[in-house]
Amino acid sequence: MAERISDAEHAVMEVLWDDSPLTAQDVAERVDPARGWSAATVKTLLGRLLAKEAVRHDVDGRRYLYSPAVQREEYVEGESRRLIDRLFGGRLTPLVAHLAERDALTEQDITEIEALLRELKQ
Amino acid sequence: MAERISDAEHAVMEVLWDDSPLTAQDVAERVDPARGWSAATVKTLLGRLLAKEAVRHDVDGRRYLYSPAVQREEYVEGESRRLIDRLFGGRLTPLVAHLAERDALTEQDITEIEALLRELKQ
DNA sequence: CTGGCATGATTACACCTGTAGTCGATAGGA
DNA sequence: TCCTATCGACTACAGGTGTAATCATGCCAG
Repeated sequence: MAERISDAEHAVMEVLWDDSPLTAQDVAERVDPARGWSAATVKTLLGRLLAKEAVRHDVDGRRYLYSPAVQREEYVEGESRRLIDRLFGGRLTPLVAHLAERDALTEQDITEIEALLRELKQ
Repeated sequence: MAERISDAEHAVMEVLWDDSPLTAQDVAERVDPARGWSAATVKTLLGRLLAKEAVRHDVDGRRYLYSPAVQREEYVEGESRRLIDRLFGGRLTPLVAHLAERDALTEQDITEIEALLRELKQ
């Protein structure tokens, strides 16, 4: 469980998180075209994700219908935690401070986050 | 320039960001003991970081004194951006929301971030 | 002066990753 | 019934990564 999902594999997961179950061909058609992948590449990635138990497949005749076996939430949580632990000593505040300094926060971002935090305090 | 710094290499960079210049041996002694690395491993990583031009070395007799060639700020910026782009469509708010939902924010975090945002608005 | 030790360079090697081609089976059309 | 298009499985292969041993060289102690 929970073997690390690589970057290329992640692109496949995004397709399945968006809609599933899908055949390998469906996935190949929907995956980010910027990748420029052949259908064979997508099949390989699906195979690896199966081996990692990050997706499952239901048999439909002689093909598979793939679905995510890990939730996006779960993946996002892991990746976020990893980054924040590695770079910010596990604290979110320095990340926000960092982005703020780099002008990476718009006025709207700030307002949204403030509203969010206000809700949290109740 | 700016070839990707791997995870193991990052552990070495942290040592140099904390204090530099250092000899290879110094680095080996200070690197996170949890890694359990032999001195040889640290030397390999320093060599690779040199090749990537992420560190530079000044010659000191027959040894090197290593220093970072990329700033921590720069690295942190790149990694943060990468994550936020990949997982949150480039926006910070969903990240904060996400962590909030997962109870990953303490009362103190919230207070600190609020104070930070208040300052930003001025 | 000489031998051993420290140091960077070179080499090693298995596993992961990105990218894709080939193979064997099979379902569906002619 | 038989051929072919399709599908997953298997194979391929170069480059990156984690982890480390070995090699060559030059400095210092004896």
